[in-house]
Amino acid sequence: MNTLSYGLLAFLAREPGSGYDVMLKIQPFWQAKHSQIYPLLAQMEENELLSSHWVKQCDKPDKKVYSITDSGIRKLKEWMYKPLPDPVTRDELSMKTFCMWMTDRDNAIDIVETRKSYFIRRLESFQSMQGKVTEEHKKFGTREFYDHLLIQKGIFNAAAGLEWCNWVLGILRECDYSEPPVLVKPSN
Amino acid sequence: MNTLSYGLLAFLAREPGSGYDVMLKIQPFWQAKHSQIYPLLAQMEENELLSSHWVKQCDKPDKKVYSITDSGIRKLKEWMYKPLPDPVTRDELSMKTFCMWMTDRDNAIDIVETRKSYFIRRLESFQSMQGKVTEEHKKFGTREFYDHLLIQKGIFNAAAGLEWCNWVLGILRECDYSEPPVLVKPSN
DNA sequence: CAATGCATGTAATGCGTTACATGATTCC
DNA sequence: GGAATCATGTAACGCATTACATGCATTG
Repeated sequence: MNTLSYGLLAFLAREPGSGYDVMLKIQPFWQAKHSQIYPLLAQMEENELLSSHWVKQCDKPDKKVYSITDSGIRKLKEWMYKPLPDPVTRDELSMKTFCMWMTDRDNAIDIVETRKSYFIRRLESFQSMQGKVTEEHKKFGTREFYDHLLIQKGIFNAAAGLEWCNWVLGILRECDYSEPPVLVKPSN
Repeated sequence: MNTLSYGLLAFLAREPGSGYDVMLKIQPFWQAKHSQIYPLLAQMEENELLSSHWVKQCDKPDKKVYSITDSGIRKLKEWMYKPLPDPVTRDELSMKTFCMWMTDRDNAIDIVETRKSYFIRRLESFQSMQGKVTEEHKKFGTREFYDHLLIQKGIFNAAAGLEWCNWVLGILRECDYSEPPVLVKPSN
């Protein structure tokens, strides 16, 4: 049981769904492809944390709907008491920012603009999720309240990223950016 | 050549250093263990992007110092024009936030406090790095200016994370948090 | 004298992505 | 007729973590 497995359990603890369903729900918060998700669900079914049955659909392919079992719920609750690992972020932009002194201004701006539009897309998507949370659920007490917290987490992060992009773009555009500094190979 | 390889090259393009040196420098921005770094450096030396020589030290073990080659610099510059992938974040806290309805209040607070102290540590560490950047380098034009941008990136993110934690803790503490809601297994 | 930091490496395992594979339906 | 969406799976590969392995110097 890795974190992704618990994540999938967490979504299925709210309502039953197919592998495809949970994939779509989890992706804004944890990147995972279907090729990773399907085997994990099958494995959790074997361990009796999940049960499944096939549901026929008209005008769509049949789907295998998973539901959490009592044993799955117990497992999830136990997990909530296990130590929280630090988050892991891998962002090529950090590495490229560190290298910007060796490229031209237009390219530097291009790189940051690419990221900026990513954050705008993401912000919009989180805000539209937020729009679906009713006012009473933003108060407290229900399960949906925690959707609200999670979506806000996404919004806080995307907003901070966007701010940073705008701050950097401001600097890159206002300054006169001479040719990439003459390369002096570090002496050793 | 994966992103980590380019990242290591990027740090060695500033100044030569040992595997251990670059490991320490890169870690605040890209999590990687020495067991991953050493083989990559060796491989890049084979491909002549790096060269190395052993440096004797008194009262410390000898170290193998790598320097970037002209070919390495060319490779880095080319990389700067390749498309920027989206960042990847894997945060167990997201999954646990989504599950907070099934645990008790004290545990929920505990989880968020754990993360809060992580962000405080991180903020302090970035701010101390920031303190080492001189005022003239915060202006523009030099290589060190991009250190400043990168450190700010870390600060923006940690600050946003911290804000979210405080916001959540405020809610969890002010509300009367009844026993974890009676578990109703979703019907299917 | 035990723990921590400096320093370098390899091996095994686990996690994640890309590619392979199939097939129905809908929309342009 | 081609692309996109829904739907499920497996296989191969690459990336990352943990564990194994060694050894010296310093600090408490």
